[in-house]
Amino acid sequence: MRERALDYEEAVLDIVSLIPAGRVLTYGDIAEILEKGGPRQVGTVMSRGDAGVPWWRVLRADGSPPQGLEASAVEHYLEESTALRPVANRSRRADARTRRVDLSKSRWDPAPAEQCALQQVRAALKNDVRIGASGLSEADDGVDP
DNA sequence: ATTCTGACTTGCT
DNA sequence: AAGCAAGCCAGAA
Repeated sequence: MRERALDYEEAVLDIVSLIPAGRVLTYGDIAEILEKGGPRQVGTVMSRGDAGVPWWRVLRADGSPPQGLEASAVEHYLEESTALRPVANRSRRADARTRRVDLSKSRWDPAPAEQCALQQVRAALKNDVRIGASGLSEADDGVDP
C-alpha cells in the first residue's frame, strides 16, 4: 500500500513514466502539471539519474534534449519515430547536436483518461492520497481558503 | 540569514 | 540561428 503522499521527486518521475513513446513534455510542462516548483526543479530531479524512466521524453522549451545527452536522446527519437525538426540547411552541423524535437507535433496531448492520471499524481503530491481504505475521497483541489 | 548552483525560460541583440 | 542577461524556484553550503 504505497498510497501515501508522494514527494516531489516521486511525483516527477511518475509523470515522466506516463509519457507515451514518441511523445514528449518539457520541464516546464511537468512543473505546470504538478503545480509546484518550476522547470529547474524538474530538471534537478531528472539529473539525479534515470531511475528507469524515459528521460529522453523530457526536454527543454525549445525542443532540445537535456544538456550532455543530446546524442543518446536522438537515438531514442529515431527509434520511437518522434517528430524531429527539419535541420537548418545553412547549418554545417546537421548532426545529432543540432537536432531538436518538433514540439508542435510531438508534444504529448493527454487524452481525458491520461489527464486524469496526471491529476491524480498532482493530488497525491499536494496533500496526501486518500484513495482506498478509509474512502475519504476529498482531495481538496488545493485552492487556499 | 545569505550566497551559490543548476538535465530551465524568456526576452532582447 | 546564436549568444547573452535576467528571472525564477528550491535545495545545499
